[in-house]
Amino acid sequence: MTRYSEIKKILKSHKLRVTDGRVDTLEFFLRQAKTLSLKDLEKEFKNSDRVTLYRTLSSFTEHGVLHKIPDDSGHATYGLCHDTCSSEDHSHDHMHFKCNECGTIECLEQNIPVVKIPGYHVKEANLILKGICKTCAA
Amino acid sequence: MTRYSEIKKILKSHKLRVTDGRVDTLEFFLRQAKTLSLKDLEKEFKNSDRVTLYRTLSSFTEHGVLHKIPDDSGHATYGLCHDTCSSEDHSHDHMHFKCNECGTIECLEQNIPVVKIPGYHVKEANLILKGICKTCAA
DNA sequence: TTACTTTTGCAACAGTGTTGCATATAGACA
DNA sequence: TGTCTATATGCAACACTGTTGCAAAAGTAA
Repeated sequence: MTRYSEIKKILKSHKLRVTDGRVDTLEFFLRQAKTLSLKDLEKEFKNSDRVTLYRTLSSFTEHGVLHKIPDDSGHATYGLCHDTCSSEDHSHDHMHFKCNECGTIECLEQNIPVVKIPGYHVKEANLILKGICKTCAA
Repeated sequence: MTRYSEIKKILKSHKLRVTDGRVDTLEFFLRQAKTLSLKDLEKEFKNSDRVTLYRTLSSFTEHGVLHKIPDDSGHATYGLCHDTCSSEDHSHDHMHFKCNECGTIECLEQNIPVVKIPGYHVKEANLILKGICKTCAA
């Protein structure tokens, strides 16, 4: 199976139309194997329109290909979802790590511990750790 | 002790010059007893310049009067620090709660559990819970 | 191929955050 | 209290992200 047909299959399985831009974007995510921001995409695809890339990220997120990582800096970052994600079931309980040196945001395997607070209905939890990542620390 | 002299004392103890704008801003934080954003201040102090309010928040944060709460929406929110905070020692390990209904962000008493990841140097952790707050749930 | 739906590219705008600079003001000291 | 110096303020201006509307282009299904 070629890379292209594989990517096409992913898009279709998430009910997304196969367009050049989407194939390129998804391929980039798969190749980089790390979280990316709109800015990263803009740098990589200089000929593409910013709005199109923005909408690509939105539709990918909506259809469960990517998940949006809440970044305190206000620069949204996106990471690939597990295979099991879809627009219907789109859950992520893992924590994220942001490196202060290289700026990379990584998805960690560890899940966020469940916190209960009397009187509150907790529905969602975002835990972002910061420090020096494995690569930069080495 | 009047409110004003109390506020003045707080500013001075954090090595901040006492100006009308700073007194008003700090008084507002103390009176509201909740986290506030630049927007909230703009609404409250319509005659004040946005930039001045912005810089007031910055200097308060820098000198340990307020702490900046990382909000995923990109709208920075600020909360009063403990009495013990200063520009030198400025640590916050508590978690925050954002209500999906009223939008309020609260500081919780509970501290964030320490997470260790092999190979990583974790220096900071931000945990934001979302759901329905005590007031809205009642 | 045709017809229909979705995506793209472009223009344009809102909001937040941010800096530079001249002026006003606070705090310190004589 | 008056003077001086460092700091804060107000204004203009800009960068950047996110966002929407709309006409043209492209994908998909029959």
